[in-house]
Amino acid sequence: VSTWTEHALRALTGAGYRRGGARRAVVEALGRQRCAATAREIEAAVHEGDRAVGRASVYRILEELERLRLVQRFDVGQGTARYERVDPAAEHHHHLVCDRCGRVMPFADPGLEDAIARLSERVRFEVDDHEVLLRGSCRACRG
Amino acid sequence: VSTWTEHALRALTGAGYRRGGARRAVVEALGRQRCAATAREIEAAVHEGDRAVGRASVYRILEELERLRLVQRFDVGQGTARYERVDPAAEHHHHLVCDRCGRVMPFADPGLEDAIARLSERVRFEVDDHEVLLRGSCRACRG
DNA sequence: TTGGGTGCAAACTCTTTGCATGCCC
DNA sequence: GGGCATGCAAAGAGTTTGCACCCAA
Repeated sequence: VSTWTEHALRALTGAGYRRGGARRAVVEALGRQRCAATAREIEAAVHEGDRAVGRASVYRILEELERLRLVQRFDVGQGTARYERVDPAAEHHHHLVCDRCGRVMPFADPGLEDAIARLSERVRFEVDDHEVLLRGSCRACRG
Repeated sequence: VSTWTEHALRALTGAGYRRGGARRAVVEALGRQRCAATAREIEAAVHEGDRAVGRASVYRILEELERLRLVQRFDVGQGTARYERVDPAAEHHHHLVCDRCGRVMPFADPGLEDAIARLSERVRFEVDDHEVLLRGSCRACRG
């Protein structure tokens, strides 16, 4: 059980949500994910446990979690959204996407974050969040 | 008629594609777009001219253009892909997305590009391309 | 007891594919 | 004339919505 799982369950309770079994199961599945997962992958992960959760509930719960900023949703361009927990303690990161095999990998870079922070100050726009995607070929695919 | 339009039509010919009316119409519509547009918006833009182009053709043509790197496809998270011409002469840019009204605006930042270039060298991954998305609220929505 | 939580199925949207026809070369 | 190009319609995939039932508080 990761810290995020507890954190998220607490935040949900704090936000006035009741604790249904489906919600708990989805939160726990997200807590176990290594990197950005699709809704279907999360659904499958939930089903690996004893509990079965309807697909619609998975989407609804992910939407709530996103609104509470417990989860970040983003798209790597294959037409399928991906979801990833926002761990308040852990390092903020972005993603590398292999255009050949579709694999998604995380990376972190302080220099990049600095550049974005400076940029966010200058722009005539209130920046709440950002995403960076690097596309290319992973080691395995490059051979 | 923008330079990109001519460039793209030339590149298509060079790549061995025949010049159909639909393809030309889509390329010209893209040449007139200010910023990233959805397939539907591009279809609508084409239909504003005299020529009507089937929806499937719009998608097929956009796919070809993307493969030839004449167009970049990306997603700002509303589940709908957006397409934008890749102008070899013009400045490389990224996007600001207003989470309230959905507006997409371009920006360019050399500092950010530098950080990404340095990062791309360091990472164990062959980086061909990158995308940066800043999310937040635009001036109009912030009121 | 009451209203949010959940599952199922249907609806919706965006995108892709199959196939017959048309047109460029 | 041959084969890519195109349009139409249908199929697919992902996601959302409607609605009835259930359960936590």
